[in-house]
Amino acid sequence: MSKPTLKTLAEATGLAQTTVSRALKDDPKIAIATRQRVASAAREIGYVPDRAAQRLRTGRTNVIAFVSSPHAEIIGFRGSMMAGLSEELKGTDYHVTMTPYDTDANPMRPIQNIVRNRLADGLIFSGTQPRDQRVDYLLETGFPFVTHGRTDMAGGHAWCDYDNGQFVELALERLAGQGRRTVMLFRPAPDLTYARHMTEAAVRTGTRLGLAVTHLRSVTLSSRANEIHDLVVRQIRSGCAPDAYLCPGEVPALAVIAAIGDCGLSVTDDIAVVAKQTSSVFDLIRPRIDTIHEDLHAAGASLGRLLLRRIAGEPAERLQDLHAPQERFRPERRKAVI
Amino acid sequence: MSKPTLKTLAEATGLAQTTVSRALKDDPKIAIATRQRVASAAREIGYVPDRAAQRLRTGRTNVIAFVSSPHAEIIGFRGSMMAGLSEELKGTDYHVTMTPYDTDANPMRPIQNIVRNRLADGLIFSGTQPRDQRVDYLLETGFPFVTHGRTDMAGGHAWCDYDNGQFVELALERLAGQGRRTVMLFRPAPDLTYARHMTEAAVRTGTRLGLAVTHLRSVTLSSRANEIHDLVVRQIRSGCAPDAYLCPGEVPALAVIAAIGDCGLSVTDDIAVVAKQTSSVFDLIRPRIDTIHEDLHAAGASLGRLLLRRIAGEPAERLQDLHAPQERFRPERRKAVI
DNA sequence: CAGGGGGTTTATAACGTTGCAAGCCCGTGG
DNA sequence: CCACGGGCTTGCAACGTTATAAACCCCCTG
Repeated sequence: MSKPTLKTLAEATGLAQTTVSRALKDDPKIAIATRQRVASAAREIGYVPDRAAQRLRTGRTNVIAFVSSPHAEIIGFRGSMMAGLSEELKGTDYHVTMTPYDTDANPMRPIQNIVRNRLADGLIFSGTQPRDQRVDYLLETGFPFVTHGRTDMAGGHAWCDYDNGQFVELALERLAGQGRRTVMLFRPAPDLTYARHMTEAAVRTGTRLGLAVTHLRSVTLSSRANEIHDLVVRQIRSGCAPDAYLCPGEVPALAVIAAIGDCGLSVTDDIAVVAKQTSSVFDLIRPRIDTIHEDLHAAGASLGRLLLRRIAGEPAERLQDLHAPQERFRPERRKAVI
Repeated sequence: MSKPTLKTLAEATGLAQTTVSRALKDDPKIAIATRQRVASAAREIGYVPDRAAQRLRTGRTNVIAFVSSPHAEIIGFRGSMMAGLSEELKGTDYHVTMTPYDTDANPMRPIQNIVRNRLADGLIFSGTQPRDQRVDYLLETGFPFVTHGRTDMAGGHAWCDYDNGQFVELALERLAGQGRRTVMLFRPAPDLTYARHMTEAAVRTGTRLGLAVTHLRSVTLSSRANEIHDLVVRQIRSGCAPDAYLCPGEVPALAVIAAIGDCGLSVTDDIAVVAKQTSSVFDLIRPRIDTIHEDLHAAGASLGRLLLRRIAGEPAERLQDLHAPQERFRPERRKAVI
């Protein structure tokens, strides 16, 4: 007994292959009685269409590719986005593949590979830069995609982003309200678009509130945790530490908290820490710190929704989501997995 | 200009399609001069074989499916394994797809789907149970797979596992050496195979060393972090807390550390905590605790290696890896990503 | 010079699906 | 009675690849 195909089903029902195929697609040209007959025969016989054949014939893959760095992360970033994405896609017959890329090599490689081999119907990636060659390439080839993060050509493509400018503004307002005067902001790697958003907001809001906001070129959110830790220790020891650290990343925040404690100071009394929170990890960290939430689960869902609409042909101009920071953490609806 | 195919290449070189196809595969039946001619023509013209067509014709997909729960994780488990896996597969022309599954639904579903639709050439999954229906099904259908974790039929299929028994033994030896007398062990959900490994080792080693090792049915490693936290607080408040907690999971360990601190006790002086460490997060947690490492990156690589050999036809009996616990943490060779 | 036999190349036929154009049947209107 | 059209069904071809078997060519041997 080999796998049932359209042919099997055609023989079983006494219809032509073409009729069976169209009946299964609920084509209104096929009589309703026939459609039902075919459907029940298919169920009984256990027919499932062959994806490879459909793909060869139609050129559609029913696959969404999520391209991301293969780095091991201490705290799940991709995980939450994938969860939101796959939840959003449930019910459609798209499924996600995660394509890790080699950071040593050209970040274009996996994308070119996907486009040229038609490995997917649409593409999602993050870590966008103002002038992003991946975006250029995809626009040129007309391949559907959504970025997580904006670019200089954000008017022309679909994206979903977190309002990192507002995040910084909100955080600085809180710190100013607590009477802090000097704040050090850890910025993302300078080539990323949102480094700019954060810097602009920091300058603007700092001026408005009379806060001295500093940052470093040499140490960023992409730096190793121990570099961040050691930097903070040095600053405290040399007496030039700020009143507060603003950490838009969980791992850097943990490093800063550890460093402050290691110097014998208190996070609540001496130096404040405000973090961007993307998981519930800070519920388990003592001392508790102030956080502003970014909902990556929602971002994943949003990316999926936008991409489906883009694939369906909607113009990219309308497919743009800016997510606002949330004051309180909205936990996952399910149990944590260890 | 449409996409180049074998036909294009055949016309360009003046050879037959078949010849071109076989030349590209380095078939020794084709003259070396011809092979080289075809290869350079292919490079020049930018030919890439159509995956869908190859797949339809041969039935092979060049895809490895990694099936896992779509839960958002606080600390990356899948991430590290995926990193190891994809690093291992680099150079081969296999690529990984991560298939999330719906925990509400039957865990068999995604696997049946993959097998029946031939969505991959091989399968990896974890969370194995002693009598695992996924294993039964895959053995029955003859589909290549490797499990992360063992089953009762571990002699008959390929697997990679961490020696959780030895982990417990090692941890208890350390605690006994520090003079601890009572230990509470958090066990995994009871349906998982390694719950048994841990329990057996706990009983055996506890007896040998004269330690009282307890555990609970109601609270496991899969419990929510706050349940674990609250349990520990209750135990301490009611005066029935053990000398030490053994936490084979990072999130539970963080919960326990937080709970001990919240009760005003010290992790180093009053109650010891030994954790299983799978990331570098404990470098950033104060107070520092004692850990034993599980290298998930290596596990991912191992799973990939085993699966490739299984797909190549090697008998499953020889494809079994048991990883020993490591005393010291081996950090990733790359920068951390936030 | 016929008969083999390597070493190469080729024609043909699938794999399972769907788009296209055409077909059949029956009822209605001229 | 014929033409037309609507409702439904069908045959054919193609997507790009590879397995199979057959063909070709040239040289060597008897």
